[in-house]
This record gives sequence, C-alpha cells and structure tokens, in this order.
Amino acid sequence: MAEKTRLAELQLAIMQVLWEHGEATVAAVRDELQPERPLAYTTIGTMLAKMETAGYVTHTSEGRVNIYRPLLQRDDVSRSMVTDLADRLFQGDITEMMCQLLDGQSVTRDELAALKRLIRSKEKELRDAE
Amino acid sequence: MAEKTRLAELQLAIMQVLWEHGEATVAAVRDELQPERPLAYTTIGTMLAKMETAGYVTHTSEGRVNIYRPLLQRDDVSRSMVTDLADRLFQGDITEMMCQLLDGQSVTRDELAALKRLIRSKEKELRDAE
DNA sequence: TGACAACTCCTACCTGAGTAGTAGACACTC
DNA sequence: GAGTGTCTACTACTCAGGTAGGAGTTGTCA
Repeated sequence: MAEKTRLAELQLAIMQVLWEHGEATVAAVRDELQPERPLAYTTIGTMLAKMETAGYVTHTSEGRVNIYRPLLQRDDVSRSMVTDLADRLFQGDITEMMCQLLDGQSVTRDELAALKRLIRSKEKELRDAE
Repeated sequence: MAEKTRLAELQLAIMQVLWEHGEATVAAVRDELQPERPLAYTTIGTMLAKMETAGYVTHTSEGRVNIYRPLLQRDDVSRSMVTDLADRLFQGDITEMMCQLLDGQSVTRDELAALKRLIRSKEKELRDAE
C-alpha cells in the first residue's frame, strides 16, 4: 500500500546519513551534517527520538551509546515523496513534472542520453508486460 | 534569483484555485475545495490572510467582499518545488528523480512518447545554444 | 581519585500550518 | 424593523518540526 511518508527537511537529512551508513550514532549523524548544518548534539538526539516515536528509525544500545538504524526504505520514501509532489502540483501528470525538471536547470547532454535509455527500457517493460 | 517558495499542503491547494480562476473570493475557494476538504469558511479566510502576510496573494475589496489574486507565478512555484525536492532527495540528480517518477506508477505508452518528444526538443535546444 | 568529555533523557521554547469560534458589519426579506 | 444569512477581522488552540539547555551517568586519563 502506497503509504505517503513525507519527511521534513531535517528528518530527511538525517535519514540520508542513516541510509548511507546503514546505522549511526548521534555523534556520527552530527558529524556528517556538520559543515552544512551546525547543530547541537542534543538537537540531533531529540530529533532521532522523535523519529523513533514516529516509526522512522529504531535503536539499540551498545554500551551507553545508542545506535540508530533506518526503518524506512530509501526507495519507498523517495518514490512516495516524488509522486506525492507530482499529485499535488500536476495532478499526477508526470510529463508535466518532467517538463519542469528539465526546464529547472541546465541539463547536460549526458543526462539526456541517460534519460533516453531510461525511457527505452520502460518501453521494453511495457511491451513485455502484455 | 531562484528563491525557494515551498508552499504547504493547504496553501498550495488554495493557490491552485487562484491560478485556475485568476482570482476568487473566500467562498469560491471554499466551494472549489469542497468535496475533498470540507473546511470552515473562516479557515479559508484565515489561511488567505496569512498568505497575504507572507506575500503569496493580495486582495481588493469589492463592496464588502474580498477578492484574492495570486502574487506567485504557478511555474515559478512548481519549478522551485520540484528542483528543491530533487536537491534534497537526489542531490540534484534529475535522472534519478525521473527514474523514481517512472517507477512510481504505471506509465502509459502515450506518456513515454510525450517524454521522448520533450527530450528531443531539449536536445535541439542544446545544439542550438552552442 | 578527581576532572573532563561524551552520552542519554527530559523539558522547554519558538514557529508555522491548520482549524475554527465569536463578534460585529451589512444587506435582504417578509 | 426583526430575523436570517453572508462576510470580514480578530483571537485562540493544537500539532509537528526544529532547536537547544540542564541534569545526571559513566568511561577515561592524568
């Protein structure tokens, strides 16, 4: 079931770290976020606790240190957030959304090539499906 | 200047109505949102007032009725929200984002065709630009 | 063995989004 | 002209996200 998990700014940043490393302590998350977001140690800790309550992460205690692990799948989250935005912005019209993406910034030749490949494989998928 | 205007749920819904009609009264917005979101008259009014403070909309008084008009451009908002999400989710890698979009739901043959056309025109743009 | 650093846990506060009630101003109608 | 409905303006409240301080615990090391 396509449950809509829409993560907030900081929560997403924290999840990225967790996805990247598989697991992390508060200190590790803080270090990873460091140059961009100079946050207090306790801020990360509080946020992680809230996220645990929300069911986004879980933790085990290793000695007196908490080790956090993600409970959400990276793919699920990004898919859900992307389609959610497409729904709200373009009533689900993904072509419109792509348009916006391509217009948004300068696209490189390589990116366009990658996209063509992507579309071709999708077409094949469609053909094979029937 | 790519100012990031990230509209919240209800605000976006209200803006959609305003963009659709060019302008609208509180009652009109409420009616438009009606089946989906059964909100009190005052809720819409309050929200519009807040959005006016934030500079998203403006209003003129027609008799004793307020008529609201959008100050933000639909394209600007969607572009900014889409690229913002791409940044936060995929570090700006739009190919990744497209992947997610295409995987997210079943894509029709027509949509794929439209996308190919879109890419082709982008390629042409690139060629012409140099 | 006492100071210090690293941790967790609890509490608190601010802000913005969302929701709606109440009061007061009009206008219409019977 | 009293009742009814519509509308704005003001106020208030809840909830989530974000931010951090302080208390208390414990491992380390000079």
